[in-house]
Amino acid sequence: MSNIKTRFAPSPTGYMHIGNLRTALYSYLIAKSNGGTFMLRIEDTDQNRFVEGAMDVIYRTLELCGLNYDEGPDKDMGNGPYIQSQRRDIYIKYAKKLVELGHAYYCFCSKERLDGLREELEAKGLPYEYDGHCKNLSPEEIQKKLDAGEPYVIRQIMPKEGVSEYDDAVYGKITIENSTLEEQILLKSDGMPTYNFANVVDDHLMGVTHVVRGNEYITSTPKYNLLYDAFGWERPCYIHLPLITKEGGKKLSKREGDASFEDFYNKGYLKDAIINYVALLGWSPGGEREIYSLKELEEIFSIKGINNSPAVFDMAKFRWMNGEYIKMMAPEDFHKAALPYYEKCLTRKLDLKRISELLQSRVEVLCDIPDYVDFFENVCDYDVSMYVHKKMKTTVESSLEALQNVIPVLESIDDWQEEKIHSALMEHIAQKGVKNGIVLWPLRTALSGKMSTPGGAVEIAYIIGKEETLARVNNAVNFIKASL
RNA sequence: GCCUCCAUGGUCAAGCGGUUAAGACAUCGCCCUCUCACGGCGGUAACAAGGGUUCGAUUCCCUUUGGGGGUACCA
Repeated sequence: MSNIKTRFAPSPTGYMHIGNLRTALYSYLIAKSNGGTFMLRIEDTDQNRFVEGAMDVIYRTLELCGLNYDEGPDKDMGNGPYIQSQRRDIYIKYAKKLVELGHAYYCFCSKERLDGLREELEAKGLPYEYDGHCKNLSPEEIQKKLDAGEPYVIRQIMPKEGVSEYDDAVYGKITIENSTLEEQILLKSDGMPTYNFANVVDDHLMGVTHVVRGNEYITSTPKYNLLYDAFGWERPCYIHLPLITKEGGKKLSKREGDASFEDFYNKGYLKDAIINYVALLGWSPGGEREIYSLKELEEIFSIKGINNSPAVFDMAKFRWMNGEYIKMMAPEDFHKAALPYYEKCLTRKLDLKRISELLQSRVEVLCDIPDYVDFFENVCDYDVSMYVHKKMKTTVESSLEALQNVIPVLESIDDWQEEKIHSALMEHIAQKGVKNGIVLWPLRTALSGKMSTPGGAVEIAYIIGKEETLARVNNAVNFIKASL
């Protein structure tokens, strides 16, 4: 048993961003592949951002994906509470300790003064930086303000010279100039900590050894290290993950429906496919295989395989992978999954099981199903030119003839089964001495009105039934005649 | 602006001083075939640029260019 411990520490935003899911996944996999512990902690220190039901989204998504944590809000292993808003006193205690240690100070500057300062600097074209107004208050002054109940924050003291370095497991050595480190706020005036403080205190107190997070924290990590050092705590191993964008380097956005796990899931992407695709976005096992179950990933994942350059979320490949997972489903499972989509567009009595069989190898995303099967319900308007098929050697005229000739053949079939329809049609084709396509292409077109369909003429005829088949062929004959 | 990270085909990527520079998606062509899809076979397509280091750079270093991130009482 290794003593590696990772954590997923989302702030409850109300949805699971795909980038966050990947962070959770990698954290989980790093722990599991090393026989370590995976923990969930909720970072809800920004009270203005409270979102109803947001925690449930986190719990639900992790559970659905199989990213089971060994420790968390509902699994207290002695390091709780695991929800930061319930840890206020802890942060206050450590913030004050940091002041005593000489690494932080009270700041009584009002929001107004800070805003003024910001404007002033901006007007001069200078970047904002806290001016250290409260840094040199005497102990007496501080006590007086404290006694008077003045609101305050606690800021971290930063070195002004030199550089800070640390090793990142994926980026290697990171060097930051200390002069760029701001004297950031550790404890807000409402008594809540900022992320910058809470994550350090909690990670240490909770025994987190490997910090896995997005690379937006890469430049602020030295500030966290200074905190670890000030307390005399051991610094964790850092694993910063490159960002995921969409084509053109744009951000995945919730608004456009391409950013959240649940959007994809609701559209008919399978959770295993999502996990698999996301795992490979920024990480590579090295070989040629690309389809991996979560269990397999738990075995083979390694930090070494994490890429350090940003990755584009490729919708086309994602769809392909989802299609692979759909093809791997047991037929009955696929059928069950497809049923709700049939209900949206099919009211006729049809052999849905057969439709599922025809569909499974064609569908990439479940939500595309209606587009594939809607013609079973009705034939939409289509153009006569569809009867012209170069490879099948059909023309509008040949199609009209073929359809007219095939009507009696279809009428003569009493037992409306696929094999029967097939043999009757083939026999007819043989008799005529024409190529299959001469008859079958127009028939398929007449029955579907589509360029492509799941199944060919025979399958479609079987599924919609004899009566409907004849009705559609007759309609088609009239339609073609009218167009000539 | 300042700081910082990144850079192999359209996309994901392997590579870690000497390779015909893998593989996958997409794309194109062929085969299979009652359409499409699946499946099979094949094609097009990449080391951002310029300097070094070296017998030899995609690989190491520097510069440029391009892109990302940070610069909040958000995380």
